[in-house]
Amino acid sequence: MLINLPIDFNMNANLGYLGRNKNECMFEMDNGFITRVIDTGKTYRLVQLHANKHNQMIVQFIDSKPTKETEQAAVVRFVREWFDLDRDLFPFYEMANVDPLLKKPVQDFYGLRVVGVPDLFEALCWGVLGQQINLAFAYTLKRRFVEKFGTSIEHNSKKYWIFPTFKQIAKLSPEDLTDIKMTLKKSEYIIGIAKLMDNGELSKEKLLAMDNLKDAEKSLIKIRGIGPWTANYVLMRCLRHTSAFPIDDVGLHNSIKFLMGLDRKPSKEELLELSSKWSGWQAYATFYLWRVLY
DNA sequence: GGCCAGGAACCTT
DNA sequence: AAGGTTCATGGC
Repeated sequence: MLINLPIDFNMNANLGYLGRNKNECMFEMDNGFITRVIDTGKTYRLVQLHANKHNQMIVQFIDSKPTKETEQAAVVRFVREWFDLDRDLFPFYEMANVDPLLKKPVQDFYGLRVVGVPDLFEALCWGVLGQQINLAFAYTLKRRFVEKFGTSIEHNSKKYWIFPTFKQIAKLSPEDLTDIKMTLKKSEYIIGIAKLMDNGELSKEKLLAMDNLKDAEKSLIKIRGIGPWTANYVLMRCLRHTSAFPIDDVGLHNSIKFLMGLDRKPSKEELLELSSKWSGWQAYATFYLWRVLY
């Protein structure tokens, strides 16, 4: 399958983001090829993708199973969503090119998209896992969680993991998670979220139906374990609100500190002032600023 | 070895 | 509503 990429899409910029941590367990990267499992709705299929020289993404099933058209369509949909291919970034670049803080990052990483986490449960778990610990440890926790509770597809004696489903996790008790060294609180949060999704109170469809960002944010923050940071992180990476803004993010603070040569992190007032021109594109601004450090 | 990490809940004022 | 404390492990 071929997907025509936007003219301002740069595969290497996106690969750079995806390859930033060697401990990533949800996909494999090798020489520009990404291999991962994609949920087609009814089946899990092992897929490999890479970009060719004609600005196209080539998507191939590599598990040698018969493929239905519905699966092809689902995979293409996933890839489009994963890399935010249907977004017109012209207004963002127009704004960022004259923004003192964003100017250099958008030059250095031009063509980068907000790489998504299309699965809501995965996005929420990744958000909760990442709270108040360093990113390297967060990746370790995610790997342990996935390898203990997820399933996998084997290919060439390698395992390609499928993120644990909320249905599986909803059945667990917090103690089941403590031996992977995640805190009891986080275990409670993740199981609580899984239960809300399992009983249908929380779903991607419901959140997407709230066209107002603030409504979706409020409904997420009501959930135990989800605060302003996690809510906006998920709105940014899963629900794809370009104006979601995890303003409390330490990585964002450190990036700004670095770019401005400060000897301290920016204050809340400074953050609001610096981001005042980013309206509508806070998520993209944040993502590019993260790339400066990670 | 000590500081701090892609925060949030929970407890005091 | 604000402000301080606790969670808790591990990277650097």
